Amino acid sequence: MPNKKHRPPEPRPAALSVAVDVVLLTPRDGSLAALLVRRGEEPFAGCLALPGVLVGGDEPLEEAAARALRSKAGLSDVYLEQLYTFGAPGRDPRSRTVSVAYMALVAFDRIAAAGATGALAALTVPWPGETGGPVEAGAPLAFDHADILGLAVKRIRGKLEYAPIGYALLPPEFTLGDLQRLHETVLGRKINKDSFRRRMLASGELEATGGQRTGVDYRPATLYRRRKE
Amino acid sequence: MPNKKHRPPEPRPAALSVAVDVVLLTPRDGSLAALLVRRGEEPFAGCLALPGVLVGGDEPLEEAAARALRSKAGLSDVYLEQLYTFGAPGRDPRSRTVSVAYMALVAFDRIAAAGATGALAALTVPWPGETGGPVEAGAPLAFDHADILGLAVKRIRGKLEYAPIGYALLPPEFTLGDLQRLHETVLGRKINKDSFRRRMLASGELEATGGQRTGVDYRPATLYRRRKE
DNA sequence: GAAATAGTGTCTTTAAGACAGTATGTG
DNA sequence: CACATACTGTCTTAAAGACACTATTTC
Repeated sequence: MPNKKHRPPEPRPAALSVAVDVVLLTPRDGSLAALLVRRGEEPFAGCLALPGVLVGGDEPLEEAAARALRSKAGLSDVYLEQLYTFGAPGRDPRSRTVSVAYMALVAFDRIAAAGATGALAALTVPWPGETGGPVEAGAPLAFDHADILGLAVKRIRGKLEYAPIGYALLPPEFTLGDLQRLHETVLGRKINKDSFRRRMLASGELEATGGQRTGVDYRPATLYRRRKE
Repeated sequence: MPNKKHRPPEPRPAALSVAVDVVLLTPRDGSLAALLVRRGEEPFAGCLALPGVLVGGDEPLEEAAARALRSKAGLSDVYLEQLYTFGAPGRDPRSRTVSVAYMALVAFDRIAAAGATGALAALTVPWPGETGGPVEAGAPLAFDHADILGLAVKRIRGKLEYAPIGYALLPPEFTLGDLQRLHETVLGRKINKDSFRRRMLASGELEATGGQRTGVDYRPATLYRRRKE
C-alpha cells in the first residue's frame, strides 16, 4: 500500500474540446524558424500562437491539422507527423481542451509563396538551446505553445540522425555542401565535414547528376540528386 | 494549386470523448506480455482490450491513465509515458472518441500481486514481429488496440538502446546475465554477450555489490546494483 | 571429470573525427 | 597569384561482433 494519498472521487466522464496545433518548422537564414500566427481573440489576444483549430466531430486528427495549416497559413500538401498530446487541465483558461500537436518541416519558399493568403504574422524563432524545452520567440507565446515548440525542435533534431529528412527542403539538385548546411541549420550546430560526406555517400540515398554547381567564386561542387528507388 | 480535391465544408467544432488507454508491458517467460482486460459490454463484448477510461473533465491525462491502471488492474505508482494519440473517426463505433495511449513497463510480480483485486483477464501476448505493427494476441483485440500494442512494443524496444530502462524490473541486486536476459526478452532477440557486458560496465550505471549469486548449478556470477548517483 | 554459465583477452570490422594535402573555380 | 571551397587519403580512436580460452561452481 505505497500510496495513501487522498484519491478524488472517480471523475465523471465529460466531453472535452479537442484541438490540433501545428508546428511548422523551416530553415531560415541559418537557423530554424517556426510559423506563428497572431491571435485576435482572448485569451492571449495579440500574442503569437501556433496555428490550430478545433477538431470537427467527424474529422480525422491529421486532417484537422492540415486544415489548420490551410486556413491559417494557406499551405496545403504538407507532410505532417504527430508530435505529442498536451492536456493539462489549465492550459486553456476558457475550457478544458486537449491539444494534439503535429509538426512539419517545409522549405521557406513555400511559406513565403503562401504568405499572401494567410494571416501569418511572425516567422523567426531564435533558438537558444540544443536540447528542447520551452522556447523564447521574442514575444511570449499563447497557452503552452512554447513547450510544444521546444518539443518539436527536439524531435526534429533527433530524427535527422537516422531519417532521410531534408531532401524535400532542397532543390532537386544540390551539393553536399548544401545538404550539410541544411543539417547544421536544423541541428543548430556545426557537424564534421568528413564524416558527413562519408555518411551521406555511403547511405546510398544520393546519386551524382554529372553536373556541377555554377556561378560560384570557388571550386564548383558536384551536384547530386536523391536516388529514386 | 496542387490539390483540387473537393473540400468538405469547414467542420463545426464539437465536443468529443477523450479516453486514455494504457499498454502495460511486462517480461514474462522470456517474452513480452501485455496486460489486457476482458470487456463486458458492447461493443466488442467478450473481447480483450487495453485497460482504459474516459478522461474526467478536470483530470490530467496522465492521472487518468493511472486511474485506468488502478481501477482495472489494481496497480498504483507505475511510471507512465505517453505513446501516441489515436483519433480515427470510426475507431469507436458508439461515438467519436480520441484516445491518448500511455505505456509502462513493470515487473510481473507486481501485476501478479495486484491480480486478485482487478478484473484482469489475460496476460500473455505472443509477439511475432520485431518492427511493430498490429499484434496478434490470441484472441482478437477490441477497437484499434492491436495497433496501439504494436506501437508500444516498437517504442519500448527503441528506448532500450539508449535509456536505462529495466533496472526497475530486476531485484535490487542482479547479475549481468539477469540484465542481459531481460534485455533479450524486451527486444525479442538474442544480443551479443561480450558487447553487452562491455557496454553495461562502461555505462557507469552499475556497481558491484561484492556478493555473488548463490544456489546455482554453475559458476556464481558477480552481483551488481544500479549506481545511486 | 562433465556440464553449465561467468568472465578475460585479443583480433577484425566499422564509423567517426582529425588533419594534411590536392583540385579547381573566381578575383 | 591569392583565396575559398571541394574533394581525397591516411591515421587514430571507439565500439561492436567474433571467438578462443580460462574460471568456478554442482553433479
